Amino acid sequence: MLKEERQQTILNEVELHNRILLTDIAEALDVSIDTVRRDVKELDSENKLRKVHGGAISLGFTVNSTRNQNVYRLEEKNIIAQKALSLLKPGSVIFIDGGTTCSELARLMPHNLEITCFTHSLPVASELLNKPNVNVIIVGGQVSSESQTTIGANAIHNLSEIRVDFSFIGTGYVDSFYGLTEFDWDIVQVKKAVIKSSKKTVLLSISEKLNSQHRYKTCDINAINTMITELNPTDALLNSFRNHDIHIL
Amino acid sequence: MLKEERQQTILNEVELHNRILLTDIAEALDVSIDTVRRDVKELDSENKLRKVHGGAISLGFTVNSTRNQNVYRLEEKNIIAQKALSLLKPGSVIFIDGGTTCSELARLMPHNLEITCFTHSLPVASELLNKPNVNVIIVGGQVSSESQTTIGANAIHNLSEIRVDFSFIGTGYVDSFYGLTEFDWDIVQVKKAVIKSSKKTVLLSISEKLNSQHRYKTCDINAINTMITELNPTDALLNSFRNHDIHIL
DNA sequence: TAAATCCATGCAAATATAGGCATGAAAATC
DNA sequence: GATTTTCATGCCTATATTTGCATGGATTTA
Repeated sequence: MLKEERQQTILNEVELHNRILLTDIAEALDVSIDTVRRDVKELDSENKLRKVHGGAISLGFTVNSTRNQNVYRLEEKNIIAQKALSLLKPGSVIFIDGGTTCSELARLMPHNLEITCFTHSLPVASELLNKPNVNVIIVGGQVSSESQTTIGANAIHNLSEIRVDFSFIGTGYVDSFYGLTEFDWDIVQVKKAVIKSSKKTVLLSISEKLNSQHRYKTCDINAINTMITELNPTDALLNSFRNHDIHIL
Repeated sequence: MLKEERQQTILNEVELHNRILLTDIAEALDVSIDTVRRDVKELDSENKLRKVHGGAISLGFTVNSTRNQNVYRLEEKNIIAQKALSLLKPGSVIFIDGGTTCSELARLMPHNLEITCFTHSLPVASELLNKPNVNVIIVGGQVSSESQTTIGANAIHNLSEIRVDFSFIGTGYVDSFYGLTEFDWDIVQVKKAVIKSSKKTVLLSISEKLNSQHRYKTCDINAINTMITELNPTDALLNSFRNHDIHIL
């Protein structure tokens, strides 16, 4: 039996059954396991099937799992979250916004830090529930499926009744001239309420968002007390923010 | 059976049912629990599912939480949730309690049913966020890490300002004489508030909980309008509940 | 807090793999 | 046509992987 012929048979079997065992093929074609292994290895490198331990499976067989949970720019967001943590003291009362950067902050929150934390983000609340010493309070309201945060009149009203030491907020876009801007009107309203309820507002933003703007404005850049990016505070990218009265971390 | 094949099967099961038990998979695939555990662990590290104590859950349907989720008596809870769905009509305004049975109800909610749903449970809210036609409103308040629901004075006050057509509640214990009882005092207070805010109250409970009681009382059995278990309504176990004015489903 | 359940770890047996080497057949070269 | 080269193949061995089981520790549930 020719090599080509054999490999074609293997491919057919894989297509037919979605999977094969090397031992089965070896027996069926009356060749050694080693030969089949070499064939399959070759077919794998030609991307005609996928070799696995003990056999091979059809390429089309693997069903893609629902969602790729990869967080965009996780490294940068991790650095930002680390920096933000340095602002926290035991007993602080803080607010944490939605978004992946803020979720990262929640995820990295130390287990032994006793603080009270308001949030309107479900993912943030979930992360914080793992921290025994964090008192988590969710701001009630209508839940936006897109952002997984509560929004709307009720959420804004609830926010109006609190006052926290620090709020850690994210933003869609930030520019030293245009300030913080968003794509979504409802989100802007909530962020405004958050800033109004905070003694100090800390902006967490990856450098990628610097010098960009969009339709709806959350606040002027002056409304921010501290700005945290993954960059070194002396980085040239931050020059335009230095005129303002902002602490850059 | 190939390892890859097995893992693919596990993934398919998780996608299909959103939750699986390690023991079920082990039995179905005729391999040891250890093997399934190793597979699930591997799939978890590949971010294809999330491993939880005793089983695994789909990624898409959970908030970003490492907290374990209970998969105990899932079959029964599934049946109960199915029955509960039959009570819903388009336009209904309902409340869904915390607990795995209620989460199951949220998970099974049809995508095309337009309803407004209040909840104080984070997992329930997360499940409902996947349903484009469900308007989700979270009752704000302090979050109990144990139950993953909001509790306390603020939550109770927020509940006092709403009135829903149906509330679907779970309970720790239920007995035809002692009524609904709980282990936890705070939970009882919230459930009381929920019942007060509902035109009709529907109890979801697996039969295992029937004829059991605990320290704190939520309400008399008469306060319940409809009771749903996984049993056939004519089952003898339900006899003691028949004297009361309860619709047994 | 106690009982039940689940999990991580190490171990051993079975199986799979990679790479070296020998053999024989086909192909290329002289 | 004889010799050399190339290649496919099978066999062997050391190594790696997979899997079930036992154990002690961790977690969950009541």
